[in-house]
Amino acid sequence: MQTVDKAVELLGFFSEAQQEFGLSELARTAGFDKASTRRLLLALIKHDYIEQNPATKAYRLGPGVLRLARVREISSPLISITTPLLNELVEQTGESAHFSLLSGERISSVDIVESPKSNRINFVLGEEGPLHATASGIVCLAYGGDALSSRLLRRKLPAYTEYTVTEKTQFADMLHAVRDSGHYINREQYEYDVCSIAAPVFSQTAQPLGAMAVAAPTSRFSKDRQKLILAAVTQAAATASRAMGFKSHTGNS
Amino acid sequence: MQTVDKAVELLGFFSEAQQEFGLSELARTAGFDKASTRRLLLALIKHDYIEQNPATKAYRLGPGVLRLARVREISSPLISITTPLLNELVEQTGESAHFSLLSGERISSVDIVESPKSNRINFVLGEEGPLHATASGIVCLAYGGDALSSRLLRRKLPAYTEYTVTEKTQFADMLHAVRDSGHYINREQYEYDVCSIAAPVFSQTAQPLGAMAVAAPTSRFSKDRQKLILAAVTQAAATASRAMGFKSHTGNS
DNA sequence: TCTGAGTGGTTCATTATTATCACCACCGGT
DNA sequence: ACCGGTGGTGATAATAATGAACCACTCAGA
Repeated sequence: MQTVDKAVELLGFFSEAQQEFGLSELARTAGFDKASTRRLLLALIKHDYIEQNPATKAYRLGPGVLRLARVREISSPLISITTPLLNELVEQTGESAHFSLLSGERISSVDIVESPKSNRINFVLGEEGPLHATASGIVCLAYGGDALSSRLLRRKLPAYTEYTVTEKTQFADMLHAVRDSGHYINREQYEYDVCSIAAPVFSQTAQPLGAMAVAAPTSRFSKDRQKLILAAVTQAAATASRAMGFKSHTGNS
Repeated sequence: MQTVDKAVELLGFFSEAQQEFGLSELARTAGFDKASTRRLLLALIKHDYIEQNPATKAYRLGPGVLRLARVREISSPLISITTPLLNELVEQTGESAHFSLLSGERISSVDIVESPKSNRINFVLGEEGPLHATASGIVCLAYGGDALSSRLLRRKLPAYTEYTVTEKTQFADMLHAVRDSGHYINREQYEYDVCSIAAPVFSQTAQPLGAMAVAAPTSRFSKDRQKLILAAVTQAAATASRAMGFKSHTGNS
């Protein structure tokens, strides 16, 4: 079903940052032929998962996706659980908080609550990030099983800043440390002046669904504040996991 | 792209009423081969639009759909507009209100606010209904263009109650009346003891996106209450259309 | 314990599909 | 007029999907 693969892959390119694509533009970013891309889009349009702006001829996500999300959210609530937890995190820490979903070999933010401070970290909803350079990605990777991490480590890890960990044995040690501590502290490994602390959120099946994280500018990332943020984030993530139906086997009965 | 068609068609079967499908069950309802169905599902699973319950082996919508809906809702808000309007409708009328999306030749509810009364009409989120027997469907059909209505009228229209309009010329007259009045009043044409009033919601491109509707038991559907409900529904739908960026050409400049 | 009917899942030869390239019409600047 | 960029289209070569038959398993009933 490579054809289906390609079609749903197209959906993945749309994000808050880029909500519309021209035909050629989308074909280029996806690496598909223009004619094929159009046929794929037509199939998606037929079911309202994509719609075309009749003025600009650009393609964007269609209203059909709303129905799917509503049904999913009823069958297993996620956003309705994370949003209040994120609000609480922002209140406790004063920093922007977000929940990201592990999706294949990428991670994408689906729920964001921003800090009221004027100097804050801003996230882009729906934007995908690399697993190996974000705090959320690293905690997912640590609990995501050998298959996922070894698949990722097979390729050369790109460095985004001078602090990005790309060396494989160092990376493996890091994942061990995450599994021991249950969290990860990212200090400017993806973007300069952005530090964040993430903790994993597990599903009923004990697989990492995603991660909750709080991000702060380096100037507000003192030892004391790290301690505060860490405590808040790990507690919020644990609460979320519990709400998802995850039963911890290490916790007190 | 019949393959993509089939894959996304599978997504359409999931609703609040049926959130999970076994493999054989889904293949049967879709009319596909079991092997093909599984391959399609695997492609969707790869991108987290479907996930498999590891205990029961049943398939359900995956977390990936949440991301899509969030991005869509940012690029053009819909649910966040309809929900407060529906709340207002319930407050004004005391009856259940819902917003449904026109999707192909079916209509499906994506936003529901239920009446506080114990005897109320209950809707199933994400459930698809026929265009020709529901108030929401009929108003969409009236404004959906000749192509849509003639395609639908080509087939024999199934009757759900003795009041369902299935005769083609009568149906055409009905659509004309809707276009004149801007609404439709359904009296037990889909389900006995359920009456509803719907008004269309238009997009920027003046196409019917869907409809807002209020539904009541026949016992609470007096002439006076119809008048009250009608006024509230048409106003709410007009407000929604305006929020979608629709510019009415019949209204006051 | 045997049987049958139902699961979910897999395989591979047959078959129908899709990819690709070249093309068209159009638009906005040179 | 031209160029480089759109969006969109169609025929054929190359590729992918299909589905009957199959396996392993579970459950219910005799």
